[in-house]
Amino acid sequence: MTSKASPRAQPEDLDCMRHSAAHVMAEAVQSLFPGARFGIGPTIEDGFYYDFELPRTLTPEDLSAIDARMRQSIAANSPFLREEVTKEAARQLFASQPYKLELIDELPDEKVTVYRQGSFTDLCRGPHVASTKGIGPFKLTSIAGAYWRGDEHRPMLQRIYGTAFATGKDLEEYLQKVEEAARRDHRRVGKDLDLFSLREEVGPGLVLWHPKGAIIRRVIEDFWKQEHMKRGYQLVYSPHIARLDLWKTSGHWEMYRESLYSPMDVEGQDYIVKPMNCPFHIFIFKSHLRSYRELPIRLAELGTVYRYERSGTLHGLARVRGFTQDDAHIFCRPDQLQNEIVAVLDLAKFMMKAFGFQDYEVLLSTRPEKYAGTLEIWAEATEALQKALERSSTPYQVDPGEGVFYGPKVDIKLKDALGRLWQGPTTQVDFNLPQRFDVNFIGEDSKEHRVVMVHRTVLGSMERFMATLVEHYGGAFPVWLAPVQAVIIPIADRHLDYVREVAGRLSATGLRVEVDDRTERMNLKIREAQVNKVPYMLVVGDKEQAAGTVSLRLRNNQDLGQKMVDEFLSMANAAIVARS
RNA sequence: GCCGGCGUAGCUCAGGGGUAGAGCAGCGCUUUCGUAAAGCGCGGGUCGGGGGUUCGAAUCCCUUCGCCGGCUCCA
Repeated sequence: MTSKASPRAQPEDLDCMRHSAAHVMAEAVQSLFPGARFGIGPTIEDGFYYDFELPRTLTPEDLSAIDARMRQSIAANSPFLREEVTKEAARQLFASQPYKLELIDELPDEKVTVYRQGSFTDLCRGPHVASTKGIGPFKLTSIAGAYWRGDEHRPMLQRIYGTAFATGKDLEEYLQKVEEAARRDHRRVGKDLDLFSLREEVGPGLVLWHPKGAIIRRVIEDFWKQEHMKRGYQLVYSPHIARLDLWKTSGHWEMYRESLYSPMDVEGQDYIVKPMNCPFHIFIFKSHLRSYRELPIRLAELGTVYRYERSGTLHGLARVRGFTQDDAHIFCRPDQLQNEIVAVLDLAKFMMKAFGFQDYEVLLSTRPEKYAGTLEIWAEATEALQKALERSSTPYQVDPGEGVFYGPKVDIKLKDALGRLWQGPTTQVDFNLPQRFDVNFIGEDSKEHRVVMVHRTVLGSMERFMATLVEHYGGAFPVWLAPVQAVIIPIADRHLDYVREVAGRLSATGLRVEVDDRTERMNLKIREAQVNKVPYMLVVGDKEQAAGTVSLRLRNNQDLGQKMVDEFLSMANAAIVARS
């Protein structure tokens, strides 16, 4: 597997080295905190961590002490020694380490391996680097609480995160990538570009969309609606509150009560704010008898829902308590399911491409332990999803047991410009609601048949999708989405009349244009347009006014020189049509 | 929700038991300018809220709300 000729570190070598770094970190913690108890210390995508139970909580200063102690160990160049021992011997070795004892009990073989380096011994499968000098440049990055074995009912340990690389250059590159991600953070960009805000006075997880953010959202929504109409969806609207009984029928009151807001009393009846749109679409479907000839019926809505999310889970626009789903429900016959899924996948891919996402991962989640419906119906639907994925030649992975209780699903995760994954389109087959609400159609045999229902979103929610887009583009939206597409910058006040005339011509075609008519210097105006990531800057002075042109500057610093107004317009329109 | 950190002007942040500062933004005046920040001046904060300790609290303690990093959760 490992090629001897290759000078480059293999990924598995990196992993092994990071794992060794975790051990060295544990050794440092042990020497600084003699009473420490040890959890686990695995490698993760960008580094490693180790969980500890310590007599006191760690401070950032501890991190530098641990770091210093680690450097000593590495300089000492102690070998990593592997030893195979019986479980019984291991139990004695780790007699004062309850977490290790728990791990030992769960290991299948009678023999277990331990690794020693310096003064530290750990239960570990390995492998490790030969000696501590094999550990490359590292950095301890953060301290956090983490439940033992990820179980919130078990003790919370202190976790130290770190990362290590083969070379200092790799480490530096990684740290720069982290910085770049921070620069693109949608919470920061959203503030800088005046797109949205969240305020304590309003409430956590409740979003205020500012005019510029609202423009982007409107462009997305208009595009979304057009595309859905083209593809045979019908747009509907539904109320924001409904009788509690509705949610008892749907099962949400029972299954997801934790996520629902408390009922309010309206003339003696309990109502709740909606956590989902599906029951409403079901009633639209059920508003009259449906013939098999009418199916499939596809009802779509940008539906705003409210769900209680635990306070620690909220995150900018990516995790909120009130959000607008780009929701749709497809009611179809079982024999139509596969085609419908193919169409949904096609729409999802179309949307992803439109918004500049080239790469994505597709996951098929199958039947979990607790499920509604019968085994046969699950098998049938899972097969329909599978066949649809194959027919649309979509490479996918199976995520066994990760389906929702009411049906299997296909999730698409988007890869953004920095290679990070975001939850994207999702398609779920539902066996539960058609039964609970008795959703039927009249078949060719003039008998009632149960409908097959598909829930799907292609963007997720407007809020989360906005967060994804902001970080993907780093705020430099393509022209069709940019809240301000062009800023016209007069060099002196005497150019204002001409500038306004140009602005009028441009906005008449629908271009979003602003005139920067402040009594400021052109340099400042250019700088601000640049900072605001406006795609086109049109500088206008004596020359332009005389020639009836504008001087075009792009946000990538390119100066394209003078253009006739029409010439600029067709350029801008071409970019908009191409959604670039 | 849990562990830890942090809340000082619109924003970014300094200060820290004796009564609050900077830069940017804002406002006013001057400047009318050729591709990333003109100059001068002015205004602005119950130091997140509540309670306590103290002669005195932005500063120390408690509590509460919010944010951040994780964990857990995410129909």
